[in-house]
Amino acid sequence: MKLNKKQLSAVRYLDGPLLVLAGAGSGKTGVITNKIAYLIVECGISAKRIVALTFTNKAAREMKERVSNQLGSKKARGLHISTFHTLGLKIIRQELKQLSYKKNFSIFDSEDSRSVLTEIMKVELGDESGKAQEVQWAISSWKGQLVSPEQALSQSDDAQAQMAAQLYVRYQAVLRAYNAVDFDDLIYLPVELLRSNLEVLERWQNKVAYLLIDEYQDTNSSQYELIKMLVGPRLALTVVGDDDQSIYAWRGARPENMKHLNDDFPGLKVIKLEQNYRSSGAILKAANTIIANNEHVFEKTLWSDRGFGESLRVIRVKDETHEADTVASELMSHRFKHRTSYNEYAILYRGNYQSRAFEKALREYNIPYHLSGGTSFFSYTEVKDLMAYVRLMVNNDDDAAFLRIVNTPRRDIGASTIEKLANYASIREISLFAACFELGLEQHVSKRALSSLQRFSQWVVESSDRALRSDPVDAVKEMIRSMDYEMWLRDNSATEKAAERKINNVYELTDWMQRISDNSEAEKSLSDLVRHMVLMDILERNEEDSKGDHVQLMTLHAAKGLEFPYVFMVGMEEGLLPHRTSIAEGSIEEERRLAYVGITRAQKNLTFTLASKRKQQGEWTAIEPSRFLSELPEDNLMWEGLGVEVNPEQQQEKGQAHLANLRDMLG
DNA sequence: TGGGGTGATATTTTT
DNA sequence: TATCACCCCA
Repeated sequence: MKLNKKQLSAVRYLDGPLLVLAGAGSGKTGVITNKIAYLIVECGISAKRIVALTFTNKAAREMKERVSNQLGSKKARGLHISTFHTLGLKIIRQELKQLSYKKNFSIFDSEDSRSVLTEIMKVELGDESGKAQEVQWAISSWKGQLVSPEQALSQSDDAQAQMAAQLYVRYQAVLRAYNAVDFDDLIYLPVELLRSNLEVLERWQNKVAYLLIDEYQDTNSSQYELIKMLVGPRLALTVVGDDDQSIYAWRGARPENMKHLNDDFPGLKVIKLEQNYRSSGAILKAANTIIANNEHVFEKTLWSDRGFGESLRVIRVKDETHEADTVASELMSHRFKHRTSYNEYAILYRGNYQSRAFEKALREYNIPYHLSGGTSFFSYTEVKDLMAYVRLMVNNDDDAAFLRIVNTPRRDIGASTIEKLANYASIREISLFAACFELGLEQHVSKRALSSLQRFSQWVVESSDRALRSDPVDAVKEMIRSMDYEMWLRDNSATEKAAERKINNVYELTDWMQRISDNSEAEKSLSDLVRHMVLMDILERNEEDSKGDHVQLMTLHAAKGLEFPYVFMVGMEEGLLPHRTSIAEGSIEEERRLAYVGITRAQKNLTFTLASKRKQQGEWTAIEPSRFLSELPEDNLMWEGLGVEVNPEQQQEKGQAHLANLRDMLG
């Protein structure tokens, strides 16, 4: 990759902390990868001491790939390119003693955390489990702001926050007892440790000779704190980001961290990358015009030496169904005229549910499509169950895993037995698993229940032992065999097809474990393997998707970082984009950034659609065009489709004419 | 009284 | 597609 002047100066700047303000499509990842190469080759910094952080596994994977293509995998060896969470995990693993966790600790994903919370709430408040999600969100945002349970308690003034804070205290104690951490702890615990222990802090600061951060605008407070701790007085830091693409404020991202950099690092150098290599002039003009309506800390204007290209189109349609039909037929005829392939098109929308109508229309037109952001592999019940089995094998104190699978498949251990066991365990302050072995238990449960429990726990012991003694993946396979899991899945699926799918997922999971185990020299124990998996997602999926010739359907959020020659941005309506809750909250700027992200995904041509009515709460409601459309340069927009009034007959004629047209073209 | 079945309803998502 | 609320039946 050939760098322009600005990019080159960003790569070579080493005199202090650097903020690279990288507009959409300005080659920001290239700057990071080139800088890593530069640090190793020209500055002689050991690869082992360079850390680059991203937010997603995919971004980390791509970055690794690009660096090793550039340098050769030999020179790139030892580089630490990972997500924030993976780095956090690494710190925790190495500092277990300071943190007083045992080395077989579990990582809970959001669903595990929620079920822990639901349990706690059942005990503490009776039955308000419906609110578990809200409390979970509150705890997560506390942790993201480095607020400890005790601080949360003292800060909360209203009753509801007070309640949430008390649940936070309980929750954290329970995690400890389970020897488990949640996702937020992966950042929170390292930061707390680095803050409080000077020796540890210095050790880690010495490990990091240079730190690079991608998508900096997405950092939350705890991540920013981690960055500051690691950088230390050396100030060897490059962050790359674009405040105009900050679309995750609702998740705790703090775009103002961009501003804080200025205060926290007085010598901060700012380099702007404003040349765009992606989009036509018309698209850039639209992007610049719309985002100029936001307040800015750092001003920037994208430009390009590509031609102006085609005007942007706005198509008004009747309703949801008509919108999907229009997009499908526009896409068909465009593809035919320009001899393009399907994967050059993307349909972007605000909410996942909007995809339904498009899926239906695309199927009717026989257009292959791929929907991203569907159910992840790890949310399938059979995968979750199996992961719980493996977790319990590794960490017998993981009560969340125990509860999930103790009676799946059926082992005649019913709810009342579990309750008695839980009571017994909580009085003795031991885990459910440990309680199964206590002699005193027989006074509390029936003889039959006791023998079921003992059979189960004995079986877990055997599985655990096997995992320690023999190959971990073999041990998992043996465990699956010994409980006849496949048979159970067959018997408990609605259809043959569903059973096949589930069994397939089980194989996919074990194959995947095998692959990870084969690929890494460091991670050998089952304990490491399972933690690794919780943080990762199945790689193959993404790769498969980009290979196939499919139209891409996704949310505007999911589209960040991607680009497509031809883009349809649908549902350009008040209430949808900007979303009505954002209008109510007054957070229009974030919605505008979302529109900006959408617009800047397009390379050659961009089409907006909007319906004049949409079904809302079962009622057909008239719809206003999105305010963002009126912010776009007027002479740059071509309005098509329905006028103000809807004449169904005329519409039908038009549709038929279009179909005839299409038939002509296809011969 | 509780659980399962049905129908309506929809911000955005990663780790 | 998933969740949630509501209703009905046991």
